[in-house]
Parts: sequence; structure tokens; C-alpha cells
Amino acid sequence: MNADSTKSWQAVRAEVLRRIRDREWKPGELVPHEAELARELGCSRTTVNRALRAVAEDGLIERRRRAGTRVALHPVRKARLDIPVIRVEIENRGLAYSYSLISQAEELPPPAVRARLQSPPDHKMLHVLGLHLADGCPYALEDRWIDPDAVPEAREADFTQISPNEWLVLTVPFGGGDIAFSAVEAGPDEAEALDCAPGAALFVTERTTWRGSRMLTTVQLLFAPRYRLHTRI
Amino acid sequence: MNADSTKSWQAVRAEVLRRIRDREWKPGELVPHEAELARELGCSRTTVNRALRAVAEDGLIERRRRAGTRVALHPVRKARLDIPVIRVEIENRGLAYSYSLISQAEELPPPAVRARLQSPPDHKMLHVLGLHLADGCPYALEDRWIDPDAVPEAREADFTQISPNEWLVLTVPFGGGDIAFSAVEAGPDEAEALDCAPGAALFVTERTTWRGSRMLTTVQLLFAPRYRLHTRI
DNA sequence: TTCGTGATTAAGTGCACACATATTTGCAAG
DNA sequence: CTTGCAAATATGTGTGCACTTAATCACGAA
Repeated sequence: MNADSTKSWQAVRAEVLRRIRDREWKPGELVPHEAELARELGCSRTTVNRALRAVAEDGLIERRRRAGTRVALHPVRKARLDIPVIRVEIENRGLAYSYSLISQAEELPPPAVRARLQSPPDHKMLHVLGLHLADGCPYALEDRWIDPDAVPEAREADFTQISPNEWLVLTVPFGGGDIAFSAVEAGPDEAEALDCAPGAALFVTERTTWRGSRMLTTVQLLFAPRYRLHTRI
Repeated sequence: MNADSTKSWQAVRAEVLRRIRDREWKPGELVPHEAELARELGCSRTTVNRALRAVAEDGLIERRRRAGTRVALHPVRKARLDIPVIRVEIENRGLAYSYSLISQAEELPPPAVRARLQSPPDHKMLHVLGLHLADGCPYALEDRWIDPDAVPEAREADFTQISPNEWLVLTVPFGGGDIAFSAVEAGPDEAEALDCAPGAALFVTERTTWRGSRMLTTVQLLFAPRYRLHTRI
């Protein structure tokens, strides 16, 4: 394609990956520095830098100033996980999305939620329980707590029409958040809502999001059995 | 720090994020093009490009040539998930790691494994079952199948000393892979190995890795109850 | 020997410029 | 009204250069 010696950063990355794969550069070993590689591969240092940065982001090499670049000894592979709005997730599978509100009330959160949201003991929160359905079948149970002080508009929101999941994404400016995945046994209520046996193993994701240092909301999503979260490395 | 008007790409990114957060740029809206932003912020287009690329990688904006850059309508947040070797994962928590081999044999894989590895019907595979322990407590049960044709060295490996998990990372040149997370109920054997009640909800990760188009190995990791996979957005 | 301390070096970053490439847009022919 | 093609344009990428920053190394003083 390029008759001359210029190489794209993707080409450089491919060459770097090949050398790692073929053990030309062994794990833990120092690799030639950028300028050297640039000379060798016939491209500019900028391009080599771009390529090496990309490889480093995948966790296959480690780079430190002055210390140089070395092949990772224990490649902590970095997987990318997409966290879409549930409606989109369902629609992407070609299924019809629907949502049904189960309950909505302002109440005192349990200690676990209080801890996650770092809220004072007697602070009431907006508690919304709803069910996401795919083609009419229970898909995920959303158990959400929203701090009405941090998100005052939430009091007016109509969660019969739109899930808090989506409402928050649309309404509340993004901030940081943290996510945890685990497994729990379905309780009786959860089993009924999700139309599964009590005690069934459910995949759970818990998210807490904040803006600045202000905690906004925390949610537990219980997925119906056989749900799989999938990604590629 | 910089008295002059030059801004680092991080500063530009911060400004871009601020404008999105403060709804100066609304979801779905087209944002000024790179050259314009460069002029406005007093830096080069290269720098703006670097910043916008970074923001796009987090899924907050979408960029297409000629079409321009727009704020994502449904921000599919991209979380990064670190997949370390289990030993490292345990040691990072300050616990003592140990490993115990349960069984190792060459046998015909069940259909599910055959499907994942795309292997012919009568092809025997290396089947290794082992337990990872943290401070002596069961941590994860590793149920792995290795294609001995693709990884011939595996036949000679001593999996009493090193887990296949770690052995493969050290020995086999990396390739691609795919990962799935789900939840299952503990069977009797699994319950005994993991020292938990039968029927307990277990967090599972399944990985299949390949090199080129050659399937190498597939593994199911059953984590002891209360395991949580954690990340930050 | 140990502890600064400064020189050295490799990566990190910024900039001006040029060209590549993908899309859109608009105009014109059918 | 549709189709095709060319122009315009925003992002994508490469290059050469310069400067910054962090880590290491070597040297000399305590």
C-alpha cells in the first residue's frame, strides 16, 4: 500500500505485537527505545510513540520515563466493558423493550445503601423499584436509590413512563461511578418478579455514581437467570 | 504553570468534559470542529485531537470524519476491567496465595466445551481441575480444557506446581480471547471444593482464548460466594 | 559505606504543517 | 425524482522539531 517506507501507527503496533507474540521480545525484557524503533522501522518517533501507547493501554507492555519500555511480566489484560442503558442493550438484541414500575417511595434506606451513598442516618431517599422486560419476559430487576437533595428533579420524574436507569442518563450530567459484579440467590420477591425459582443464582451488577464528591444514586440490577455479560479481549 | 495560552491535552479534555457535564454541549449536539476549538482554546489542533480522541474512547462523544463530533445521545459508558492472573489478584489483596491440583487427564470434552473450542467430535483434550486458595480458603475453582494440538507443551507441564492459569500466561504467546460473566448455582462437587452450601450462587467467568484462528483453551472459573468483581468508571 | 546531587537519558507532550480518507452536500444529467 | 459525480470539509494520521519531566546513574562529599 505504502510503497515508501512510511508505516502507519497500526502497522507499528502490529509489528510490536508480533515481536511480543513470537517472543522476540521476552516478558520482562526491555525493548528498544522509541527513537531506535523509529529508525529501525523507518517512521517518526511520534508514530512509534502512538503505537507503543496503544499497546501499553492493553496492558502488554509497561512504560516508564527514563526506565524505558518493557514487556509486561504478568500481562494484566485490560478488557473493555460496555455499559449501555438497558433499553438499548435489549433492543440491540433485537428484542422488544418494555418497562414496568413496581414501586416508588421516599423512605429511609437500609444501612448498606446508606453506606454506599455516604448519607446521614435520618436522610430519606427516593426508592424506585422497576422491572425491565425483553419481549415481555423479565430481564432485570432494578432496585434504585436516589438522593433527592443531589437530584431534586427526580421527585417530579414520572418513572412509570421511563426507567430511572434511562431517566438518569438523560437528565443527570455524568460524573464518576463504580461498578461491582457478583452473584446472589434469588429471594422470594425477586424470584416472583423475575419469574424464576427462589434460590436461583442471579447475576448482579451494583453501581454507585457521583458528581464531584456528591453521591447521586446507587442501583442494584438483578438479572434473570442465564444472563451473561460478554466482552472480548 | 503555563503563563502563556498553551494548554495540555488533559486540560482540553477537562474543559470538554466540563462543557458536556454542564450541558453547554447538549446530548446529540454537534460540537465545534477541531480547528475551531484549537483557536478558541489557544492550542494546536493536534492537542485538541488528542483530547477529543480520549473523550471518545470513554464513549462520551462520537466522532466521524466529515460528519464531525457530537455528544453521545446514549452514552455507552466504557469501563475498563483488569484481568490479572489469579495469584496476582490474591496477592494484591494482601493474602497468601496457594494452589492445589485436583485432577488432570486427557479426555473427551463435553459438547459445550467442544462448541467453544470448535474441536472435532473425537478429539481428546487436556482437562485440568484446580483450586486457587487465598490464605488457605477456597477462592476460585478453575476448570480448564486445553487443546494439546494447539499447545503441545501443555502435556509436559507440571500443574501441581503452577496453575494452568499462570502457566498459560507465561508460556503461551498471547492472542485474542473472549470473556463472559454470569452466575450459577453450586453443584455438589463444586460446593465441596469451594466449601460452601450446594445451590449457593457463584460468580462465574468463562474465557476462551485463541491465537490467530486456532482455539487454544477455555476455562471456567467458579468463585467462592461473596466474590465481587470491581471496577470504576 | 552511604547519602546527596547533578548529569544523562527515555518517555511525555506540544506545535506547525501536510496529506489521507471518509462523508456530506450540492449540482447536474438521466 | 433519482442517480452519479465532484467539491467541500472534518477528522485521521504522519513528520520533524523542541522542550518537559521523571528516573536512573555516576560521582563526590560526609
